[in-house]
Amino acid sequence: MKIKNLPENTLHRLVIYLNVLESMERKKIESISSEDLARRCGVNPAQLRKDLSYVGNLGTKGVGYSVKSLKFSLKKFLGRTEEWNLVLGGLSPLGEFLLNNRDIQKEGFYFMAAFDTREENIGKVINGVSIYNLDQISYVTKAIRVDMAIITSEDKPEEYLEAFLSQKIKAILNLTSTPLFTEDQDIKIENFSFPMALTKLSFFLKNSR
Amino acid sequence: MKIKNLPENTLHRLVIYLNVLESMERKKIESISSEDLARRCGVNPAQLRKDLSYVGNLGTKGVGYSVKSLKFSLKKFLGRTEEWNLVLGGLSPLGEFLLNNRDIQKEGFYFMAAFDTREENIGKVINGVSIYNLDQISYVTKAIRVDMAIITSEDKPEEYLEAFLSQKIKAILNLTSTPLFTEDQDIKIENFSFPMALTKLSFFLKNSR
DNA sequence: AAGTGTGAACTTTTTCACAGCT
DNA sequence: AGCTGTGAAAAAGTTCACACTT
Repeated sequence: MKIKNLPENTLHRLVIYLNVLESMERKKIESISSEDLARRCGVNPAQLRKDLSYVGNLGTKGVGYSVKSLKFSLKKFLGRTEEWNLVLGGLSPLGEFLLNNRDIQKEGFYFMAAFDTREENIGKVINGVSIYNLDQISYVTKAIRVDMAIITSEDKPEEYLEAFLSQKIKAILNLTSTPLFTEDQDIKIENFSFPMALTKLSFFLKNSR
Repeated sequence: MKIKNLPENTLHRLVIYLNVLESMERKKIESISSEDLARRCGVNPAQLRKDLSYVGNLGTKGVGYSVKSLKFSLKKFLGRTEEWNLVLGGLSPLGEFLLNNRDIQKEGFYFMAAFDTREENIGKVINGVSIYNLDQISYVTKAIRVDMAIITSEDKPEEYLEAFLSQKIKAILNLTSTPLFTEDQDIKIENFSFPMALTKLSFFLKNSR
């Protein structure tokens, strides 16, 4: 049980464990051993136990883990018992899809506002979320707490990033095809795009024939 | 210059380098040093050079790298000079979004068919792609080459996975909230979901206050 | 008897530092 | 003179193996 900084790969795996446990709970599985859960998560059982030891002493020796309570411990540890306020950067097709998507809200992530730079989009309301001009961002951040931003504008992703960082938003999910980085260790940027994910698969296929 | 198995993190970074180079090319930057590119990619310059050494001798000592030719070498190495045939598993909102999305095709990934299990969806055509019943998959794989599958059905993701594996599809992008795994080393599964990505951010925020 | 939690051993990855090419 | 490519050193991450608890 440590409070030190978690390796990035451990964080990644903890998120996987949480989601696999949620799927097991839906299947009414009540308890599980590290061996069994590890197999379902594609990892070594010792690795799973070591990862969980960052979170706490969660199991019972000689018995295993309760699915429900392990899931709750992970959820708490990962900050997922709280609710988080999001803003969207860029009313792209993907951005519009996300605003209309219920799954993200269901998990406790709420879009509070969206930003765009094209005059014709400003003032629109999509699924209850208003679209503002990016220059007006400070008015929005004055009025509401913003925890995270999702950038989906393929056009000028850096411009959105700058605007969000200027408002002291510290967590960014960048879904454009241009990966974004910052030196600042106080800020976390996650980069993902569909073509990037598919590229890992194309490399795999190319090398397995 | 090795042909050995590439570490997963190196693959991840190579994909980032490729995308950052493409963005630099759009900005008309013609050449770059490892130090400069590394900073734009959030890595150590030695790491960047070591990563690139898996691909080949790509730079010029005392000078640096040509953006255009480094980009091309990476593209080739990652299998992105080829075209790849996709199928979709599950006509979910995200699935429908992907079928309608031009960006994925533009990168050389082509949807050839989509599958669903709900009778009312079978026979529909979305953006030129026909929806088939999942039980009929073998007819489709007999007629066309399928390289990769994208699973977006939150309902029974495992069912789609099984069907795709039974058809010897070796590369899967799973976009549902249930991570999927297989023992089989011949098969590569990439797992991603928006809530999982946001969870990494929520952990970061929870621990930075 | 069974399965967790964890130091210790091992493996892999990252960073350093410099020889060598342009 | 400057920057790459890479062995060697350092750091980090993974797996083993077993003491310990139920």
